[in-house]
Amino acid sequence: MARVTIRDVARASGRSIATVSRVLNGQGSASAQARAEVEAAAKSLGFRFNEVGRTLRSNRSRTIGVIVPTLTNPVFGEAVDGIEEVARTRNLQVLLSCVNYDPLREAEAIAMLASKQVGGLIMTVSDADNSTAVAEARALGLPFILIFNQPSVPMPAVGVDNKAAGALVGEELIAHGHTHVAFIAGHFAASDRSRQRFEGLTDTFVARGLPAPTLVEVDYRAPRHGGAVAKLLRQAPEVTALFASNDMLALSMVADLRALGLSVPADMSVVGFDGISIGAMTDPALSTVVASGGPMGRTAAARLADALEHPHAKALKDDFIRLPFQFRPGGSLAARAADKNRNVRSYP
Amino acid sequence: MARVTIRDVARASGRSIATVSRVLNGQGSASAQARAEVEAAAKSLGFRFNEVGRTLRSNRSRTIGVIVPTLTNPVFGEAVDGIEEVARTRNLQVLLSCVNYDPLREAEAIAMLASKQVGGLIMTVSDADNSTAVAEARALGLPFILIFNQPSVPMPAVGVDNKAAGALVGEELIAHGHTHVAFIAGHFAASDRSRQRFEGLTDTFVARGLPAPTLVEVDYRAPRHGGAVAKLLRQAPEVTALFASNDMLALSMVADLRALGLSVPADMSVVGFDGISIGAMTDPALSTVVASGGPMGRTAAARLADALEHPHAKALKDDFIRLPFQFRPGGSLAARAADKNRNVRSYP
DNA sequence: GTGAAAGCGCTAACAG
DNA sequence: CTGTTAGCGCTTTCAC
Repeated sequence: MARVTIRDVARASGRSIATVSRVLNGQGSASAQARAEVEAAAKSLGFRFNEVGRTLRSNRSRTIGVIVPTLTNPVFGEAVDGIEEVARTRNLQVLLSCVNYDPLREAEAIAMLASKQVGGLIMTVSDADNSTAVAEARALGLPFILIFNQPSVPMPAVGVDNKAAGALVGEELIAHGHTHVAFIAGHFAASDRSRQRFEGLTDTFVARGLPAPTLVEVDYRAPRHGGAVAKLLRQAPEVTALFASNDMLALSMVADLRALGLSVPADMSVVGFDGISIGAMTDPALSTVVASGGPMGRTAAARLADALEHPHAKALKDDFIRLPFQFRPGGSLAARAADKNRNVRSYP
Repeated sequence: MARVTIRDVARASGRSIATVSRVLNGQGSASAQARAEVEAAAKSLGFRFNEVGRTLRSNRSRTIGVIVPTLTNPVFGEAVDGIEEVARTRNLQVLLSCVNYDPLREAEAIAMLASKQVGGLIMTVSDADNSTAVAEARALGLPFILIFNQPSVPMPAVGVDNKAAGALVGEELIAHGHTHVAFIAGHFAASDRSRQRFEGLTDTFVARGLPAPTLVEVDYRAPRHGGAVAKLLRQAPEVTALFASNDMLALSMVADLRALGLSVPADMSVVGFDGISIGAMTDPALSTVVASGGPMGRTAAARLADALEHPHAKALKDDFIRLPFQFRPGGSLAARAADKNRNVRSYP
């Protein structure tokens, strides 16, 4: 119960603390015999390094901080799972903070994590270009890498080209005959990537001479958005398809539409973003852009781990690692019917 | 960039390190003037305690370890979100480990977390009654509290009465006319609670003189289980309802059935467990038992935080905190039709 | 009320 | 190859 320290191992093996440290760290030199004796003693005593002492002394901890908005949305769960996966193989631990899309809490989290001496940070912030959190990480000299975010100023980040992905959705929508669509999102202040997707979508529509998509901002923390949907149907009855800025939101749109008596895709098409696994299980299966959290998390973690191992040589590059994305067809996007607005118009 | 230490504050305020420590910790006595000067200096220098030094010295860290199987299943994401939420108000940080339902990794995780000097543990293990992880936590004298698990030996845990919940599902199934049902689960070795739910279900059926439910164990790590479903339909065509041990599995069952040309609930009813929010958005909405992760996480975290604050007085009680659960009706469970097996029998 | 001093467990020069 | 030494940043007696 009282933890065994390096000192105990030294005593038990009849060696000095320094020798034990060297042997157990595999650094510096030690005779084969010393090595054997120390290892035997350590094993028999069940010795494990106290990482706190180690960190304090060496000023490098085997811990990384991870900041995400929430784990309620599986896309972030997948990302953290991915981070964890490679962290484990790199002998790193994850100190987690969920900040609920709140920039204030992002900054607080950084301060907390820094005080615990994390070696680096993997985070998703609300708005990378104007992030206090990013500024703070920089000020503290803490290596960091963003996931999901796509900053316009160069900084370490891994994600997809959100604008291009939004544009791709635009193409798909248009290819299915939709000329009047709406983009559903949380507040842009809480999600830069959401805004980028909207820009891509809009560019495509405008380039084709089609009307710019309607923007509908909803409370991203609410589970359902029936009111917003009803309002949209009333104010823009010509809309035949919705592009939601993430799959969770898309799924809730489908449910909200159903609750209003509309069916997807017969009365309204819906496209999501992220490619969470559940989206492939629903009926209709969610048409979406696959830009999964797992790969982002794994890539970012590997990158950060590299940087931590070679503190000088391999600093994190200020560049955006562009992961591929792809459109995953599903049943929620269908061709617009000629009389598509029938139901919409009759909605009270 | 070079972090400011307590020593810097001492120098700047013309006081000793000891005084600074007392003032900033609000412990011991200090004159009003000393207090003011130290606080001013600390603020102007932007001082923050180095938690590592603090932990090493005082041997109590403001960090708790959290071990969950995965964050891919939103029920655990909700739990961790909940833990995070109260951890934040209690000034605690979360060191996370995802162990993918692997008891070996559970034990490894504990060792890792212990070496980082976490003050306590919140975890979900595969099998609480035979858990190396639990034994290890005990051996290390590390306060812990389980979530989701329902151990039969008294130990700190918070969850629902799984057997009673399983029995409730049995009642619902029977009330809907289902006499032949199957229970779908990952391997029981990976989930004690899953086994308990099955026991409750079975007890209810047997008590009513109905045939014991068929047990179908699937690979819980696979996203889909079409093969297992097809096999079940072939071997037990009389089955008219499935009870899946968690919502994710239930959702995949619905999708798998659909892929096989069967519809839910017309051809087969499906009931889940957990009450993840997505289950309420699908069509049909998932009939399930609401036993959410959020409340479990929050309750466990509050409990552990209390224990950490009063290390002696308020040790964690070896008891099971029973949270309420409830059946949430949805469209996936319907009355068994007279000719219910029609489609099933015609399945190739 | 306040400061000096002794470490917590460990690493990293530095001698030998 | 190996031991001694000096701390990392902080808390906590213990004197004054």
